[in-house]
Amino acid sequence: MAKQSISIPVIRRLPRYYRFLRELEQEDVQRISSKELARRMGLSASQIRQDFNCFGGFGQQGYGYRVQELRKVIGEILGVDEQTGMILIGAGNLGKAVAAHVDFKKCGCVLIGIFDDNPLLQGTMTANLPIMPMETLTSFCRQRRPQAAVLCIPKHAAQQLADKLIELGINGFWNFSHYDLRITNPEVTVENVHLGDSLMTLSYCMHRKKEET
Amino acid sequence: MAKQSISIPVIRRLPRYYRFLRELEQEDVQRISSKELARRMGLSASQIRQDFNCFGGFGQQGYGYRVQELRKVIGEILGVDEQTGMILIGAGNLGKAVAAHVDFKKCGCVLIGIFDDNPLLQGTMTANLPIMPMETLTSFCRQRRPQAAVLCIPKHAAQQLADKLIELGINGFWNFSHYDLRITNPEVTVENVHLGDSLMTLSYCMHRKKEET
DNA sequence: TAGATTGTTAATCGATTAACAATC
DNA sequence: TAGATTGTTAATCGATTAACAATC
Repeated sequence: MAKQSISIPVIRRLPRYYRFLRELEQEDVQRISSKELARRMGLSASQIRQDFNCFGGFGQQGYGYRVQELRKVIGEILGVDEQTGMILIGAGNLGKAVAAHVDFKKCGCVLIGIFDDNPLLQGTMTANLPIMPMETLTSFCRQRRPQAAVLCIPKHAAQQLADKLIELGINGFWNFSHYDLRITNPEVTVENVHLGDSLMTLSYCMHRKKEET
Repeated sequence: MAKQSISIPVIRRLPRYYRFLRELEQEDVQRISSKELARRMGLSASQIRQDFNCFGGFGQQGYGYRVQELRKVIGEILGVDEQTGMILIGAGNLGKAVAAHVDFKKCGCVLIGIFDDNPLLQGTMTANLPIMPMETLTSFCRQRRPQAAVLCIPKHAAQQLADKLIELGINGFWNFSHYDLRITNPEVTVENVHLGDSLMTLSYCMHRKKEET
């Protein structure tokens, strides 16, 4: 479908387009022009048209874009209708919250297993799944073949576990540990989430503004 | 201190520099060259030198950068030694996890109050703080003057609450609701965290790679 | 047809990379 | 001094914006 490799900035904007289009759809908006969408999203109309045209033109000259159709196409590009099997490792505060709070389905994923090495947690339920002991990880992966893993573990454990999981067939990591995984295997995708970095950035920007005064 | 306005990409890289320098410090590394740091971080040496020079040169020709000194300077720029008062609204799964899991201190912030409108939660402790009823929010802000707010609330409530909080003197939002706040006030900083967007991006990149095969 | 808005090319802007003189 | 590595300028690259012909 794609003419050529899509640039990272464009890819990162896609989920946001998807969200806005879904909202428009819920508001029963049928069509939208790049100009109006730009106004709502705080982007330029030009950029929006450029972005959409990475995937082939599905607008209509003189009319704009059909909201529902466009939402579907972007959803397909993002793969929100897939069912990528995922496991989550580390069911502490954060792990549990991610399992319970994130809508995996909406993102084309299904959480099929949660693991933790704390015996006190094992057997308890989170997001409709029992927390399982780490010893069962290998056999679970061999049987169920999850494709991606959410890592909510301390940073010292992250790299080693990631290497092991790759051997077990995992090729995507959603990494919440305070550690940047470095994976050499080009087949493997890593999405690092650093909440601390995000908070620091907020903190920096706030001070910046105060000083300017 | 800054010569001119620092670009967003540079600012976003600062917390990551800080993390890596802290790790080097813990490994008792005294000095590091841009070349070696680049290798470790997966950046170019050129970029690192450019970035650091936004804030004035604190390297030493022929020698490199003193790890501890550089870490301190970047920490100061980021304001990690400040004590920005923050409140958290919405003590559900995610709110509690953020309160308990994120190291606010390390980011120059202090969490001083948690609020939720669910009576069942009120009074229970999270991150050493009692969860307080929303009715007390106004008086709390008037007394304690928090500067920023973490929003862990449903999207339909986000915009209205944000407006109210701005009136109460809040000028920074760390926003976890599935909604992009649009704030017109230029004094107010918003850092949107969209975990779903991040997961969708991972999902997209994984499929992309599989198709290429 | 006239008006609106896209798709697409060209121009601009900014960020990254390369190069090298300065200097420790 | 010679070697290493920065700070900084220039060159390149890529992303965003502007412009406009195509067309609904």
